[in-house]
Amino acid sequence: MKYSVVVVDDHNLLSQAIGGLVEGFEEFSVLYTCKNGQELLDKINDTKKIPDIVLMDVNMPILNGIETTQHLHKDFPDIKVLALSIEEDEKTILKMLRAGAKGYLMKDVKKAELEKALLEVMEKGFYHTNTVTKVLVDSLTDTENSHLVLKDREIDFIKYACTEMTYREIAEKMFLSPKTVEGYRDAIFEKLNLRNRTGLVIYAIKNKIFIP
Amino acid sequence: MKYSVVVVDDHNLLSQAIGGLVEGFEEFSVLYTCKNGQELLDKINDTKKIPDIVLMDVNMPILNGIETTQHLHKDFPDIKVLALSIEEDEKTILKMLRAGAKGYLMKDVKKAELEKALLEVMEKGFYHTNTVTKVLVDSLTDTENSHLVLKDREIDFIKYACTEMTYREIAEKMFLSPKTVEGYRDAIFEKLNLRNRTGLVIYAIKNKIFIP
DNA sequence: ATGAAATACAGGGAAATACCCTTTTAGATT
DNA sequence: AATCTAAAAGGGTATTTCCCTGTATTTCAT
Repeated sequence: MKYSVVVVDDHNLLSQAIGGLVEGFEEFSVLYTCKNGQELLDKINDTKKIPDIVLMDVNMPILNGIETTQHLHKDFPDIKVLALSIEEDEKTILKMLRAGAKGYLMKDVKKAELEKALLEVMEKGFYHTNTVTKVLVDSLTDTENSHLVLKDREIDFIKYACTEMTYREIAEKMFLSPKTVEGYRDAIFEKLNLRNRTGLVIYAIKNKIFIP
Repeated sequence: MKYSVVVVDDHNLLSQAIGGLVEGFEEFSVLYTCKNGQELLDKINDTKKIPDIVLMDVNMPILNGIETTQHLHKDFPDIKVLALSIEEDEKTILKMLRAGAKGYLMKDVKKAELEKALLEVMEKGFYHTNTVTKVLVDSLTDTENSHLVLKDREIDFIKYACTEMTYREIAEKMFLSPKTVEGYRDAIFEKLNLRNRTGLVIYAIKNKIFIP
């Protein structure tokens, strides 16, 4: 039995092209394609047709690749996500991986590499190009200039955010203005793809920044 | 060496009377007295005179006994709190115990029982009258009419509250109106003495209602 | 020294939250 | 049938949060 693939991309032309490539692979066949993340989640819930692997664009309208991957990772942990993007900046790559993607390819990927990536994700669980691996390594070492790594002061803030204090009160404790504190919050939300303080608290506890 | 006691009560007459009684006990002496919780916390921080045990009134202005006990329990876990109150309703008793009080006495307590309570709290870690014990047992069994125990539906809500969903979104998931969901929230805040959703998330995780 | 960052702070506005208090609905009790 | 009760829903408001944009000041590398 072939592995089933779903292609999610708002660019019709591209998703069809990719679908075509996938159909040509020995071990894969296209289950269906979607124009954005919401469509994918809906289709999974409606038709119960669950793919083995999703080729996911990152920049899409309505529900983008990062959020979609987060949802999938949570509700369908068995579905592998392989990101396929034009973006190759560090931020996006890390966000996508953090969301649970098993690999990250540039959109100008060659046919052979796409096949190899799909296969390795299914069989080894992940596939990473040198670019991505470098980003991963950098994110650990470049503690200073990496955009996605939390700074000391941000960690301080997060600990306060894990209490019942308002931002005004946190600002007093940190000897900063409330607006600055809100700036920290926004920066962290952006880095970690969070919607609100509740998400931050859960993140902090999961990652042992705050131990309740 | 005698155990040091602090009496916290806004009623001057009463706190002096209690202080007098304590001074008469073999194993205890009064370190100081305070008119409310805030005064106690300030005095501890300013003078660093840390009592072994606090005889705490529940109804006080500025900072009441429940909140004061919560603070103490968190920042000075070694200080024992023995609640001393006229209130004997189930709600108040449970809130006080939940906040970390080691015992709960009515204000018409006899001298001998006060001494016994102080001693047992210091040596066994707790002292509970039959009234309080009954409340505790009821809180486990009377799942229906107990005011301070979380109901199934409230537990459901809490799990949702530990996500990034807004109350509106939670309402959809629970097939309720947003207003009803807010009603659950308010009821829970009241029961658990919480200020906001952040506090609820922390509570839920501490008590394994939600496992991140 | 000079432009490029990171940092601290601010304003404004829409959305969400928290805190009131009242009413409706539906079930159970007597 | 009348009554009581709990759950559900609504109304109003102040505060807080979220998100955006913009501006000095400091720090730092070239």
